[in-house]
Amino acid sequence: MIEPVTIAERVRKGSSQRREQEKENLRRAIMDAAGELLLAQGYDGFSLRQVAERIGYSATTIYLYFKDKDELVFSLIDEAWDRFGRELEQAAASIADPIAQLRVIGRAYFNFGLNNPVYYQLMFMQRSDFLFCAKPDEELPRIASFVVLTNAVQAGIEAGVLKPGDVQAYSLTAWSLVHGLVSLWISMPQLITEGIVRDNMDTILDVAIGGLLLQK
Amino acid sequence: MIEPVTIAERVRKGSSQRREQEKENLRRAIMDAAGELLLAQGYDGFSLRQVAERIGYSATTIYLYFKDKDELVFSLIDEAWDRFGRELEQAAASIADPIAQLRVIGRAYFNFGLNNPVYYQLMFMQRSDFLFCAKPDEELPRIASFVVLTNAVQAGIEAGVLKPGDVQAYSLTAWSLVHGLVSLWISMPQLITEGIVRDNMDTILDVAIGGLLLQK
DNA sequence: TAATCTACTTAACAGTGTTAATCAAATTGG
DNA sequence: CCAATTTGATTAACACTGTTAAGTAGATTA
Repeated sequence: MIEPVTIAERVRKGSSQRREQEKENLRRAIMDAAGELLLAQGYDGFSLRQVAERIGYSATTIYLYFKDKDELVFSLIDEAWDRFGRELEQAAASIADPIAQLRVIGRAYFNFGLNNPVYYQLMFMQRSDFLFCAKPDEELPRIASFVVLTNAVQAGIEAGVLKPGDVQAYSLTAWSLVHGLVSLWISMPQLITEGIVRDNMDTILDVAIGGLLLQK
Repeated sequence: MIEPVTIAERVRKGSSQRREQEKENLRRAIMDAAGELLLAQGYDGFSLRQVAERIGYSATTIYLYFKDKDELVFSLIDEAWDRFGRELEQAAASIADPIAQLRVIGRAYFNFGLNNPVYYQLMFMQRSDFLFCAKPDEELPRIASFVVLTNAVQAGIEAGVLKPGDVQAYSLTAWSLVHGLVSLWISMPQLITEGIVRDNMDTILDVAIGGLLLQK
């Protein structure tokens, strides 16, 4: 690598880095403001003009940092997917027994939904089209988070504690069980209160795991 | 009741009825156009101006027949709830055995979702706030459709084929199971295809009913 | 110092839901 | 039969939205 030699070159490089950094900062500020607004107003009452006003810039400035509104929202959802994936992996790593693992994964899933209703709604109910947008870099696709689940089911079958069968189908069944309750709470919190969700969480997991358990 | 005697009175009454009828017709035409547009464009790409254009009226005319956009959409959802309720009742009435009844109700639920994805989405995922709007007349609340489910569960417990327990909790569990799969399909049809839903329908019902079944 | 480039702004377009003012035609009362 | 009024619809307008194009200070470069 060639080092800058003259002072002028060094200054130029420093200034370029500084500008790069400031650009990154503003991008971050836009996302933070957008995130706050999203949580406060919800996805519908969420406008670029409001985001801009919140950080003291004109609305069109956002277009210098994001292609359009979708790209901004998608960046936020992407971060939520990262958190989601980490929490699921963390839960799975906390215990070895397949059945216990399915339980903690399920609980982690419930907790993510309960703690991030707005993002859950975007990820799984409203903007799941985002799942199928290619990521800019060659990272794993978002949906890879579910490998945690299929792995646990697979391990359970191999250990002989789950009925042999289609791993994908079993995982889908388990997924739809937990998703059903979480999404019902998000859609109609007045009818399905958070308390009801918490009370029924374990029942759902019982039914899910019990339904898949090897019948003696 | 006093009959109109003079010709003038009779004409007046007839004309009044005619105008009433025409008003009803236009209201119906608005709803039909709105329904078609809803199915074609989805809830997001659905505007009053487009509805108006489709029936050859100015956009503001709609406000003479509906308080606002929500009331128009709600009227459509209301009709969907009617169809939903009828289909569930019809299914439940087709068979007496509680377990078999739970099965046919579940299947009817799946079929409604598969046949009416746009309305299902509005009813259970996007505009479920509508559930809690008072109906104009003193009819039963929309949610009454679920009595069909709780009745079947109740009957199952009384017949001794389901584990005794909280009827509401059991019904909720069953509901979230079927809702989970249907709503996943609606949110991400590319990942959860209709075929997958049809293939897993019975598995889900097995797990749901099996999980609630009296353990011997 | 002059030219260029960068970050940002204002102006504008096409669209939305919605309200107020208007207008013609039908209905009514004398 | 004519005047007053009500009815059903319209156009104009407001305040929003996402988005694009043109313009503008200020830093950077040659």
